Amino acid sequence: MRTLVWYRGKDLRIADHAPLRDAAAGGEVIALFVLDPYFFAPERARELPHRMQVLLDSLRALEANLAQRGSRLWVIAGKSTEVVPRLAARWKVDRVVAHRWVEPFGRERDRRVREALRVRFELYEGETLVPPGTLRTGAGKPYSVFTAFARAFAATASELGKPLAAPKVLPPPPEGISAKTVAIPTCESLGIAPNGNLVQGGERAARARLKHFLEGPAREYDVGRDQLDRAGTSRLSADIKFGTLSIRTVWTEVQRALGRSKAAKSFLNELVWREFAYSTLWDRPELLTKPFRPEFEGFPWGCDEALWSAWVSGTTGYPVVDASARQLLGEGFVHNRARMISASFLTKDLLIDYRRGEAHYMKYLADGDWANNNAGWQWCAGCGCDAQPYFRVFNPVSQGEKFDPNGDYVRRWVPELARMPAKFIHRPWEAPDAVLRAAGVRLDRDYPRPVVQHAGARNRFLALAQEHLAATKRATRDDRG
DNA sequence: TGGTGTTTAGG
DNA sequence: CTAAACACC
Repeated sequence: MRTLVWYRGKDLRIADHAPLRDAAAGGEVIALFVLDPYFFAPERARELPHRMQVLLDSLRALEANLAQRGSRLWVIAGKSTEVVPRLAARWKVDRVVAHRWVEPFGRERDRRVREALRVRFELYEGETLVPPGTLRTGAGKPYSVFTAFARAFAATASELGKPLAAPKVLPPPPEGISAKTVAIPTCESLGIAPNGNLVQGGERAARARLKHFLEGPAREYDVGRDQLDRAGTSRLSADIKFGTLSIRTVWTEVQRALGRSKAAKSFLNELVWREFAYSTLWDRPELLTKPFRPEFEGFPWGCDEALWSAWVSGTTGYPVVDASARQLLGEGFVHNRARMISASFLTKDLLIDYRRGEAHYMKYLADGDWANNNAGWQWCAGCGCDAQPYFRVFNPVSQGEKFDPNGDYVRRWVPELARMPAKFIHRPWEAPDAVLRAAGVRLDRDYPRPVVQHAGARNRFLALAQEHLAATKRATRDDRG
């Protein structure tokens, strides 16, 4: 039996990779990655610099890992809907295997490839802990409340099974097959300046991060995860995104290391949120462009370009918001608490459509994941599935003081405020002149005053939202009646 | 996994 | 006077 193992960018590993394991157990293995020239063109790559860098790292690591075990990664340029069927026929494979890609783009691609293939196409579960679409309410409908979903999930989570070990050896590439391959691009060849602040891609680096997390931050995750000024989170998001760690590996390793502790529960709960996001998007692919809650359609978002560019560049005058924006650009990563603060500020204080923020995050996040990112933004904007209520508006000052009490997070990303004392670092505009002078900060010149006044912006949002939501509710009621 | 203005218990 | 409790957005 000859199997084509089709790698597609969200399962870039050899450990706990059931398609690869089964292919090797069944005979000949051809591992393939299709490099679409459209996505890997310099002008496209520059639009996604961080994710591209981590992806290329991970691809090269995969190539090396396969080679080291006697196999080979075939990297072929073209459209996968054309390349996979063509090579499957030319190489006379008996079947094509891959991990199911749950998000809409991958689903559509798989549908088209399946249509064009003349051989079996087997999709394996594994992108999520529980296959999307399997958890249903008593009425047989998708869950719309997280806690209910989580309860149903807990009832099945014991059946996850152990992650598969990485194969020590793999069958050599079959003889007599050939194709025009291409080299895996580098940042340089795509015209991206490599960024040393990004996480290192590839399975080995991912394992090291997992180990580090388990030995340190994971043990007090429940108390450390919200703190902006310390490394209390896992930093595994890009590894999970690219599949350099299988989600099952993360789940079982955390459980193994921490058992049923509060810390473990708190972290695993975050993974359940990810399950919820994937599951919800599976049932409602249109969520990538539309709010989950219909009453938010047509919401009167504003379009102040000056406010938008202040938010993007990290010059809103609210230090914790600005630190968050700059962390995104600098590191391709943002602390989860900072993501929430930023999203709340963009949508509620600046009244800008959450979809603009979502797209900006997808552009610069190394861990950018359609399901998670969309769910997170919709949650913050108040329009998502089991989202926070619209009237919950974060106060950027009190959030800063609560979760970055010494201001170290701000100091790291907003260096012009580095010498501000903790007492005023989250509200420099209130600092006495002497304090500002001592810190070397001239308002408006070194650091801006707030682009909006939070109290006023909050009231404006609440009034607008209240009016819009009431109006749409009236409209749907009239519609029905 | 909030914030704010107001009321109330307690010093 | 402060802080907890509460109602409302």
